[in-house]
Amino acid sequence: MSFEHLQLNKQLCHRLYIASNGITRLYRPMLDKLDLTYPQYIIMMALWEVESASVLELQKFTKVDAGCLSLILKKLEAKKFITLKPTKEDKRKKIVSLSAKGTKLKDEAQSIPEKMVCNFKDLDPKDIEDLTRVLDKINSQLG
Amino acid sequence: MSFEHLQLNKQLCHRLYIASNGITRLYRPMLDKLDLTYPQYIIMMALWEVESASVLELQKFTKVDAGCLSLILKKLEAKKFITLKPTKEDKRKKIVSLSAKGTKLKDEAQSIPEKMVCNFKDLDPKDIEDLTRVLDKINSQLG
DNA sequence: TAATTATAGTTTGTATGCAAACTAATTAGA
DNA sequence: TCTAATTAGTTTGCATACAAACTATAATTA
Repeated sequence: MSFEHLQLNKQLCHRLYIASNGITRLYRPMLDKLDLTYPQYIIMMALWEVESASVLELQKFTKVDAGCLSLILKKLEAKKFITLKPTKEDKRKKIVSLSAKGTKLKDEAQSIPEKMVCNFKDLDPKDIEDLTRVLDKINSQLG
Repeated sequence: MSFEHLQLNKQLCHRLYIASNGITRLYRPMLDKLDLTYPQYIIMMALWEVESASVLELQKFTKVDAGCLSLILKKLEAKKFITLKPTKEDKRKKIVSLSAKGTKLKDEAQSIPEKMVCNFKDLDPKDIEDLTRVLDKINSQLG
């Protein structure tokens, strides 16, 4: 039939949408203990890796939308996990840095990836590899 | 190093999150013409397939969150794409049905899947197959 | 150097996403 | 059959997601 492409079970995008939302939901109980949401966790992971960065650098690294990032940074700052300081060279630019509290949070977060893996025991290494490869292809198209 | 699992480039979930959001963003210009958002489009696709269903059936089929579905249905009803009727057997249950306008919208939507595919020309059939397989595995764990 | 353009971030408005509380109707159970 | 437990769906509150408009500063250029 001519409409078969509109069938929901043919929709890769729907599968992605369900998987992404579902996994974010799985993170919630673990992240609640750290007082982080999943997008906030992404930003913190980025900072745990680079220590400090401008808002724009952070946006490019995490690929989180700029407007959204603004609000997330404001909340992370309110929770004292990060600091935001304008630079002297360029007053438009702001440097996001980890606070001591934010740095410490990394210890508590360390066990999260391992716990997440436990939720997907039936994924074998090839699955992970395939998924990573194809998602990287897709995301490079989206960039 | 002991924190390597927290590196962003190791995070499958982050890749999923970026891909899902990015693809939803790609849909927007096409769906704008139909006066639909992506989640609304999911519901419409489900209805184009089954014609009518209860809210609960729709929720199970699309896996869209129940509370969210309520609001989406309200909006689709306001746009006259669907109707909502309580059943007589069980007054709690409501039947969601396509209106004539909603049925007609399917014609305009027909070209969307094809257009979306054009955005990912470097994905070969094996990529699609792999991605589908692994996402189905993941989603069956999340169910 | 005054006017233009570009850049870094923020704000705003609409639409989810989701947990939790809630309403109304149905079914189970003592 | 009266009450307790379920079930179908809605509402609420908070946190994104995202386009678009906006602010402030810097870089270009006529």
